[in-house]
Amino acid sequence: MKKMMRMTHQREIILEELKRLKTHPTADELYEIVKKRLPRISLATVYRNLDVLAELGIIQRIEVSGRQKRFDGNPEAHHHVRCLVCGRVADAELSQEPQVNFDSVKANGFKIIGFNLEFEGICPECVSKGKFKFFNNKADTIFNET
Amino acid sequence: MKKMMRMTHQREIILEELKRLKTHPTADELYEIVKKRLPRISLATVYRNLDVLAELGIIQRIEVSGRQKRFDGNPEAHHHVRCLVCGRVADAELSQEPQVNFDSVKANGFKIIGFNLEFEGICPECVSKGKFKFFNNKADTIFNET
DNA sequence: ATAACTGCAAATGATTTGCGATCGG
DNA sequence: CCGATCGCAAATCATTTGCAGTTAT
Repeated sequence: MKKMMRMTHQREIILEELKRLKTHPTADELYEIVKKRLPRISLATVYRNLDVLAELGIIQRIEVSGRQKRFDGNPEAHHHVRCLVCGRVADAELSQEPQVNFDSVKANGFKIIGFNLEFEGICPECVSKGKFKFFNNKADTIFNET
Repeated sequence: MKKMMRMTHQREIILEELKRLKTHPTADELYEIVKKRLPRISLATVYRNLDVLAELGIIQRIEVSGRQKRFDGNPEAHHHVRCLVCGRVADAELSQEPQVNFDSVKANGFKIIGFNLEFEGICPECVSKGKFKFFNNKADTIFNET
């Protein structure tokens, strides 16, 4: 009893716009973009479609920290950088993949299946705005001197 | 004009309980624990205290994916494993740190400050329950055959 | 024909905030 | 004393869901 996916007009446009973007938008960012072509579309439809497309592996839900989920039109596994100031996410390419031997990881009895390498940085826009002073060692938080 | 932190009774207990735990609770999990000692404490107080303690680097807000934020009483940088089934987080120790040369990372103009290595797996409790069948390659999603 | 899908509105879940009362330094 | 912090309730933000009408196959 496998249910089948229909290629609705909404789904087609959502997929097309997500794939066009080099950035990795949140659901509501994509909603704003898609709304230009389909003014009557609802945000719930965007959420639902991102879900089914990610479930089928046509796109991917990016596993980064941050309150909002982000989506990537490229289903291939690859790494990302997240801007600590604005949350924007971009692709990060490593010249060589880090070798991690799962068997050597002591993980309190967890069965390890994979890992996720997420870079943290400042995006070009936020660097130029210079709206930050310094970071605590590992933080997602910006302190403004006052 | 730096404002100073007061060591209130609530803050003291929250910190004490978080540090006692080897696990990395969400704010509301910690709230339930703390409530046993301070029955009148409010969840908002737990959130506010976790914020100031993390801001000061006394504890850390764990940067893993997942809807709820988790906290670690150990402020030292280290890696974590996240259970793909229940979301539980534990420490992960690597016999040797992966070497990542930031300069070799092509990241669309982002200034790279650090990285975050998060392992994905199944915790002992969920393994023994066996409530899952298989995973898609990189997913946070569990498919149940029906 | 009919199950998958849609838009809308209301529901949920996590976290944050305004406020008047309280307390620590 | 007085500003940081508290408890409480309401507000906000992201995401999900119920439902009745619509559409792709």
